[in-house]
Amino acid sequence: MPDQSFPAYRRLLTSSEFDTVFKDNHVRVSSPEFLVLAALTNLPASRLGMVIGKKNTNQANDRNKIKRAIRETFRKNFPHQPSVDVVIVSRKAVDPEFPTKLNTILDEIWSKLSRKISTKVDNG
RNA sequence: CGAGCUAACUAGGCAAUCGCUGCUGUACAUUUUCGGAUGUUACGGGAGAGGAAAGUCCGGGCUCCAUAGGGAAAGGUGCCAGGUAACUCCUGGGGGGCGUAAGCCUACGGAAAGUGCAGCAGAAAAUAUACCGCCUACUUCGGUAGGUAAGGGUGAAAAGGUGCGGUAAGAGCGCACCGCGUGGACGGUAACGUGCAUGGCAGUGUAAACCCCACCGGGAGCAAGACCAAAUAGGAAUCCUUGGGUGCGUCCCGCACUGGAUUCGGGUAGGUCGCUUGAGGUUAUUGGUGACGAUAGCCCUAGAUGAAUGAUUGUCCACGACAGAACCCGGCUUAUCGGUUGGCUCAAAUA
Repeated sequence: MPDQSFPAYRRLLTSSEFDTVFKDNHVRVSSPEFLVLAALTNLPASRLGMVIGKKNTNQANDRNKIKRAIRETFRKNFPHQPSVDVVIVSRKAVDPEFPTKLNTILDEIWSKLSRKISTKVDNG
């Protein structure tokens, strides 16, 4: 069983940290619901940052639902190593009304991302 | 029991596991001016969204800026009295409207200061005027002249309304009641009400159109603002050095370049505070019709900042709506699946 806790050192905290991921990302995964950018780091654990725009999700309540789903699936399933900084951006097709569907989408995205990262690491 | 009005309350429950953010206890580590402080640490304990947290529409606290005093403008408010920190809010009362009623709605100052606007219809929308009609006189029997504003027609609205008298037909021409104006009386703090006298009667509506009157009225907002502070630019002071330092060079000479240290100041990234004890809740007594106030006791109930308050599973039921704090309060408005309780009205039934 992996460590499922999610303290502050596993999150992106400042806007400069977000900017580096947007600038120097090595791996991308995209779907109609989300866009994921990842940058390799030398930290002890992978870190997550979320961008849930008001443009696509109008109500604060719905934004909270999306964030919670992302956070839960990330902390439960995403590996610490190889460590990466991840930024996930929500898109228009995201629908917080069906939480189980949202969770399966996110699980697929995370497994796809970790596969891509491991091939990237193997190739150097 | 049915239909309805109204005032409140509530906002899925329980269990297990995995998480998040403050607070707190112990241990540990670091640091120390030995008071303590700090923490990517460990293990405990306890707390963790709303009735609207929303819209940001009003009002206030708080903060900074501006400001001698006064006036004006923009803007706002608009029956009266009270409540309040304050209000466009609330309470009580008055007028008007709706409803059988409980009750609900009401932007409810001024159109006898001025300006603007009012489509169509209609003869005419206010300086007046007369299409049909009614009446009188004349008549060549087609009408003509005059009187009239009752009736018809148009319109949201036609110079008070209804009835009786009156008249050639009519008309406040006269009278009664209602409405309106004026005067004084009584009741009420007042808005206003009641009744009396008097005038035959001013004149359409619109002031969430301009306007007039009365009252209120500086601006920006917690990304307010205060503090700490790597970096970096250009500075200030003090001390040291002008026989110095740095570079080239093995060294000298020589050539090129130009200070150094400390402190202050500055303020970016970042951090800390502001940040939750408050016009606070709650209980009792008490003043008040009430909003609300007074006194005493008790309680402390989110404080995040890339932004927590959740996820999964099981189970029960009425199968869970609208929706997420962001400096804090008081309101208003809007959204909302349901459930519970109190009071009242109408109808029916029983007695």
